[in-house]
Amino acid sequence: MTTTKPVRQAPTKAEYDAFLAACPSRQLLDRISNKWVVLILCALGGDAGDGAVEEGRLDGSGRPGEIDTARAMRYSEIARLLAGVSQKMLTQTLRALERDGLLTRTVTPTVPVTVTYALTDLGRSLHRLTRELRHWAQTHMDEVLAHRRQSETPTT
Amino acid sequence: MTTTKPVRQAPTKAEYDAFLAACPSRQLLDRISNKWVVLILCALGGDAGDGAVEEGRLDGSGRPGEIDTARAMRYSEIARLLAGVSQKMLTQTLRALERDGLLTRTVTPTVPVTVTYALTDLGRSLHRLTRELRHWAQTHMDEVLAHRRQSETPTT
DNA sequence: CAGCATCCCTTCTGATACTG
DNA sequence: CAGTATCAGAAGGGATGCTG
Repeated sequence: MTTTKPVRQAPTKAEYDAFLAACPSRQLLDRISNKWVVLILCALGGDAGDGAVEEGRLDGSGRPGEIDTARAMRYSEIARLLAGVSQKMLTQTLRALERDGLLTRTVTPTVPVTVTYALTDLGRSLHRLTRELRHWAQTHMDEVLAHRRQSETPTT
Repeated sequence: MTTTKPVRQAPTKAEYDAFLAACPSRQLLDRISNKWVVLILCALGGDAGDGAVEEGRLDGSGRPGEIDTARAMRYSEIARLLAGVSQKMLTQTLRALERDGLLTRTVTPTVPVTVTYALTDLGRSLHRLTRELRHWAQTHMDEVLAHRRQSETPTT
């Protein structure tokens, strides 16, 4: 396996600041702050299956290899898992993520061509966050719904 | 018909699944997966200042009270910090977050009216993720840029 | 199967002008 | 100061038809 160790030598300074409009990290934040990006990362990260995110896995310091069920998925698999995604958006988002180095696209010249997508190390590092993001949404859904309900009642 | 219904009486109830198009958590994920939402949460969470997110704070288990510099901010403060945001988007996003119970809006009837925004507990819980999201974007910016560059070169 | 191309509608987003 | 209201362009997103 490719054991790519992040070669950080000077993590001290803040080269990028997403608060600044012109900063490239602002654009990157815009790209990863996307419904489909989050779900695709979750899919390739192995958060699929029953759909729910296990509580125990979220502490991050579990058994490595178990939490990272990062498997390659075919295009149609992803499309099936991400209910409601259009072919256009899926392809578009996958290509963007490929360009940014978050996932790899592998074409196997079988009879009907087979295309698989898999997370890179970079993608896996982001997947830890997207998984939690999805988990947060599912966990706090009730609280949000309750607050919305009581907000829409301005009756004195 | 609707046959696949995961009604398994699991101990940890998986009521919501963002992979499903009709699930409310999908909409919630869509809302929080937003550039401005992330930045507003970061702003109110106290990630401002020099702009950089400290490395040491990210483990999450630091000294509480220090990492949560969640302070109330005025409208103009937020607008100034989030460079490039239009007042329309800012107001719109703030109201949405208020409805969802992620932040509070306080109007003080001073001479020129003063409006302050502050995170709720719910908002703070999400802020932990948005902070890491922003941090990820700023930290991995170089890797992404490098990969983009080599992607746009077919390298025969 | 895994796309790409096209049409078309909706939403987002920024800019401008105007109040309490 | 902290909005609201409106306009117009840009981007998001879906539906359909067509390839290798």
